[in-house]
Amino acid sequence: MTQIKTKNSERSKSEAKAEAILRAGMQEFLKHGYAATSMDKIAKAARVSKATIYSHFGDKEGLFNAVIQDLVKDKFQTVIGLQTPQSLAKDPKIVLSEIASRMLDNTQRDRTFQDFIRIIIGESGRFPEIAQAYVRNLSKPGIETLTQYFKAHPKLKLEDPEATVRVMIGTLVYFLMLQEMLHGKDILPFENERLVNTLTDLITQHQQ
Amino acid sequence: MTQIKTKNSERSKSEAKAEAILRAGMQEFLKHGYAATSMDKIAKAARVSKATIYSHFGDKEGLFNAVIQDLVKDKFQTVIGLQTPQSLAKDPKIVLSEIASRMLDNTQRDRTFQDFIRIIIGESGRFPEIAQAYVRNLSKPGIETLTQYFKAHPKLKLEDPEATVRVMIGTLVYFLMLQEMLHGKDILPFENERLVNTLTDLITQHQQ
DNA sequence: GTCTATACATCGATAGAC
DNA sequence: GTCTATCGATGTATAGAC
Repeated sequence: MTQIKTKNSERSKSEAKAEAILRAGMQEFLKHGYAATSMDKIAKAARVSKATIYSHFGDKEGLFNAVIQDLVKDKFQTVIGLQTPQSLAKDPKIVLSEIASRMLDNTQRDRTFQDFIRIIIGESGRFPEIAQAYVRNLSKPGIETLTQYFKAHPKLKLEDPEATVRVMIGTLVYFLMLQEMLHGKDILPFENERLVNTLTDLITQHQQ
Repeated sequence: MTQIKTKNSERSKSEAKAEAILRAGMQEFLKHGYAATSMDKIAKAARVSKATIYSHFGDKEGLFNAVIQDLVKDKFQTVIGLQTPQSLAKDPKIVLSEIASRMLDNTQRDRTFQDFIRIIIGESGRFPEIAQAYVRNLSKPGIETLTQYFKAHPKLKLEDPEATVRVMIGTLVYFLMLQEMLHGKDILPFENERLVNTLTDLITQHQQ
């Protein structure tokens, strides 16, 4: 009984350390990338010793994988949460505009998410399994959800719904990448609304 | 006279070393990223001593900047070269299909270019000036050239040519990123032709 | 200008005490 | 389970000979 208590107590403390390590690792990896992040800095930020990190996550790659998988899970909840069952009665022009504008605004405000995308792409050569986890858990559900909406909507009359979804998402992602992540907005300024209007016009012009 | 000769001769040898360093640095940085690349490996690959690298490029960041600027210049020539003055008589549906298909095919074959994009994005947080050089010398001319074509073409009747260009390029870049660089083609297979057809249909459906 | 040799810091990872 | 202390390798950068 006391032994169990002790064990549970110790496990709790151990899990608390593991969580602190994950949080610290997230912070450091997102800011500096994989190679430029040291285990010493993570240990310091998490207020644990390096040996504790190694006992929990094996090695640096193990921790990195755990951190990224954690982030992917977290963002997956966001994507799933955004599956607001869109009313099929509403004008799709308005629905699409709202979805696009919200995606643009949210990403522009969320620097952490930009860092996350940066590291997924930047490390996709050396960590292909991480890139694929991203595709499987974020890109795929996102594309499939929007495709379902496109298919279900009678007014849109799209010949190839999934291809159209790829046009829409691609337009938005590229815009965010160029303007925000690559700091292009000072060189090639462009208003969200102009892009959103043109995009929704192109997709909905066949209507009725 | 002999002194000048000697000087020229030495300068030539020096420039040859500098070029070898640039080539080796390009190879290593593209393959392993900035932080994971060591000056020792570059020196070995270039068959020079580390001291020679430092005397030419100052420090690691200096070499990295030189390497990337070199690549940007090189790709700039490619972008400029692709400005085939498209015949305005040709059916824009065909012209756009050709441009899109060629961009997809060329990038899918060119792994070095994919590595280049990966490093531009991956290091855009720590090297914003490199990202901006990319935008200024590659993205901007690309968008402007295609926008000129869209504006000049009477049949297209586009309300916002530049926004439409961003839709087109965004669609293609995102597709390449998801399928090739993030290794998504095994998870979400999709044919080039389907994307190109949908994209050109969307852009040209207002025709005449 | 280019080399060899080396200074000095920091890296990932582990041994051993508790 | 967690710590301190440390190992060996490797990193950037430079001094000094030629």
